[in-house]
Amino acid sequence: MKSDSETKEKLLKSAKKEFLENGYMKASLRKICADAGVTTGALYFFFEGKEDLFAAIVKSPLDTLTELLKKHFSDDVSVMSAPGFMEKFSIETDKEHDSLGTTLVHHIYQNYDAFMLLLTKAQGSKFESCVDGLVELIEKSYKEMADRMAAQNPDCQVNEYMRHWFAHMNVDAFIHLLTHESDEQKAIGHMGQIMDYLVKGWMEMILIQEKESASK
Amino acid sequence: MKSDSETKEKLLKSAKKEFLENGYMKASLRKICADAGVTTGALYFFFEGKEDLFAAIVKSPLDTLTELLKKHFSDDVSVMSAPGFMEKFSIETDKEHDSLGTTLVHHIYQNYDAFMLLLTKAQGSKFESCVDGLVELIEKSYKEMADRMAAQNPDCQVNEYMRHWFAHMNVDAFIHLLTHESDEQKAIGHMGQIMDYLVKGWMEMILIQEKESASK
Amino acid sequence: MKSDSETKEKLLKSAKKEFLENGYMKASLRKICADAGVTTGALYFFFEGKEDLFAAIVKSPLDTLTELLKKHFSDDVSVMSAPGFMEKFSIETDKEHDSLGTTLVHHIYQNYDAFMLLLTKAQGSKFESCVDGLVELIEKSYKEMADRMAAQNPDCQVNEYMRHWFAHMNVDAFIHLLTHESDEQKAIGHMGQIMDYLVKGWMEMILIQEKESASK
Amino acid sequence: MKSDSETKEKLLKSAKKEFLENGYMKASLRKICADAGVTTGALYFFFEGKEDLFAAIVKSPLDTLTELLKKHFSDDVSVMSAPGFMEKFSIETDKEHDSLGTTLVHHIYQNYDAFMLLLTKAQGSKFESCVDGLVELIEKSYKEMADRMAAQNPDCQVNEYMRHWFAHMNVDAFIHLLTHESDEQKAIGHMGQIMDYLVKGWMEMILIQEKESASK
DNA sequence: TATGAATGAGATTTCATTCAT
DNA sequence: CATGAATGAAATCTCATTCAT
Repeated sequence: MKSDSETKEKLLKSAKKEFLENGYMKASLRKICADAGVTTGALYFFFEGKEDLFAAIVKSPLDTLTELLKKHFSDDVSVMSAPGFMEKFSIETDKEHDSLGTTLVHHIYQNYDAFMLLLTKAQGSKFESCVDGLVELIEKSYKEMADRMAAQNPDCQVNEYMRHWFAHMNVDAFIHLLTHESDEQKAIGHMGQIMDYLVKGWMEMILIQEKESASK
Repeated sequence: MKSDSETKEKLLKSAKKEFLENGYMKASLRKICADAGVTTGALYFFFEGKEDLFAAIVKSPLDTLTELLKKHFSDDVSVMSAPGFMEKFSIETDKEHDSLGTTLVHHIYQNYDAFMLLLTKAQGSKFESCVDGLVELIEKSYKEMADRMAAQNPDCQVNEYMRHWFAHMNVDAFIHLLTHESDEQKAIGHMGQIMDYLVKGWMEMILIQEKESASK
Repeated sequence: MKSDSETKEKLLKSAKKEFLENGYMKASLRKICADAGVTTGALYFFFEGKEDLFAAIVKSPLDTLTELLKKHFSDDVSVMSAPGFMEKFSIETDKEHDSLGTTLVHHIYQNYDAFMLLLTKAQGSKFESCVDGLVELIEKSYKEMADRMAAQNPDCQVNEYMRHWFAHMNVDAFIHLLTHESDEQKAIGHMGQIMDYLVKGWMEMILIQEKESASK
Repeated sequence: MKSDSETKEKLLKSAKKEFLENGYMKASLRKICADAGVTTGALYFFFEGKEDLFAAIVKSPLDTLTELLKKHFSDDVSVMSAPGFMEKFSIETDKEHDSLGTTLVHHIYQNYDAFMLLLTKAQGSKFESCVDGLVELIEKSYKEMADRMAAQNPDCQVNEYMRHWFAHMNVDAFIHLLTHESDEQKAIGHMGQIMDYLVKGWMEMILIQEKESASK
């Protein structure tokens, strides 16, 4: 019910613009206030400072993304590590997978500005390493997946570096999407292709490792 | 020996440290000078300003990388688009490819700090979009490759978005390497795996497209 | 009363002093702020920078002077180019002339500091050639006057150089007044003498030209 | 016999250029040295500093001008205060007068740059009030002239302010010449006209004063 | 003669932040 | 709620000058 004061709204809007144009560091609170038609004092009534203003834009979308991601990957883990998955993957599972990927992309495009800021304009703010956080999150799921698969196929191992890199690529894929494709529908299409490639890569990597291990 | 004044050397060293720690924008010339044990005036004797100081560290390594990259990919283009490549790829050609990839990685690790700055700490400087430059360079090669392959197999096409993404991933791979693996030998190993994955992905993507086209 | 903040007033006062003592270029904003008892930041709240601070002191007086000058000379032009003026000049017209000259001198002395700055201390600021502007303004009137008189007495011509010089002298007369006579009443007296001399010189110059032309 | 080192010569030439372009204050010794192709150290071998470098350009021409001026006006004084001058002035005396005025103008145009600097670009240097010095010099002559004439015609007085103004105008005439007429021959022509006007004004001013005194 | 490195003090400007009202 | 004035610290940069070599 917080009546979301008009001033606060204007401030947030101007802030988005300024942060997007100049990045966190170069952004000037003065300009934001001027653009919003209020004084600096007003800004400090609603926000604690520059950092807090930035957070007000990006925190909630990021938290939601984190939740979504956790869910998405915990699903993936159960699916991909299900007995017999490796023989038949990319058949029925794809639907489930895609639908969740779509949810992620959808969330990101619903909060386009926020994620743009978060993923490409946060240098200097306390969110500057939020990418790392996401990567870590994903990597954790990857690790679990790998562990479960290894439990079934003992020769199946992915080295740590590659695992981390895959996680990174996963996040980078979102960033790339955001910065290169403004249309959500097309974005979902691209993401599908990319995820296919990633999943296949992941599988093959494991198989190769297997073969390598086998040939020793 | 008067060619490389001791002071200039100290200045460059301190600058590297400060830029690495705080990034281009937040870096303070005062601190750099203080750390080097000279006055700010001294800095301005050797460099034209902050931008020039940064450039003094990163420009030459970047230029060399660009050259190396051009050569590397022009080789790749001729190899990969050679008749019959798709049937037998990843056999003898790999050696050639690896050796050049090694050269790239070697160059990057020889100038570790410079590339760290360039690829992750340049925001605010005129090098802030050097990543885009590299991506573009690589993409150009990718396009040529794709065109040549398309000339041989008319159904073979990669959509523009994926091509750009592959180029980006290629650069991101270097960045990831730099930020996560400080040992050059291991880095070369990782890079080999990644490049394999990338090349395979590239090929499959084309084959898939072919199949898709065929099924229409 | 909040229209003219005390601090701003103090700043302007200190600025006047500093600019007068050291001229625009040598003047130090630091000293101005120190003298006004505020920090440099305060100055930048009220003014955009050094140039703007200077302008805040001199612009409005200069603009007014320009208006006054235009009016003064447009009156002069109509009077001096009236039929029969040359035979009876310096009789009743002088009053009109003097009264306006008085207005000019009055305006200048009302803004003593501003004109002092403008005419003798503006080197380095964007007002540094304001003297030229005034000369040009006056010269334009002179030219019109000369043209009208020439229309009545076809042989009547003043060469360009002398016309420009007269205009310059006119402005120089004001500068000289300002720098050498601080008492406005006395200044008005001096100005009367000088203007008489200038008008007479102007007339004679024309008569001489006439004679010269006649003797050809 | 001082072999006038080539370096010194180059330095002076570059200094003239820089001072003319930017004025004393804005002029940069660094730029002067760079333009001359030497280092700052060299400059400090030949000159004591910025002030001394400027003086090296302007001092000697100024001293000579002072001498010339003294002579010119001491001649004028004797001529103009000769018994019966006022009845017959502007006849034979004109020749004498013109010849000396020509000498002055010639000297100034022979040292065009130096006087340009001295009269219009010296703000900030110790020569910044050299104009006042010249005015004072001339005024002294004027005063003597006026005194001598007053001795002959007791009613003949020029008030102090006007005397000073005339002196100023005299110098201003030179400045104006320098800044508006680069051709010496034409300059001499202009100067003739101006001096005629000045002398006539001077005489008439005295006559008016006489009349004014008489009418009391 | 001249170099080239270095000084050190000063310049203007920017900015997030605070606080009395 | 919001203003608007003011802070204070830091930023980059410029310059005449000095001095060991």
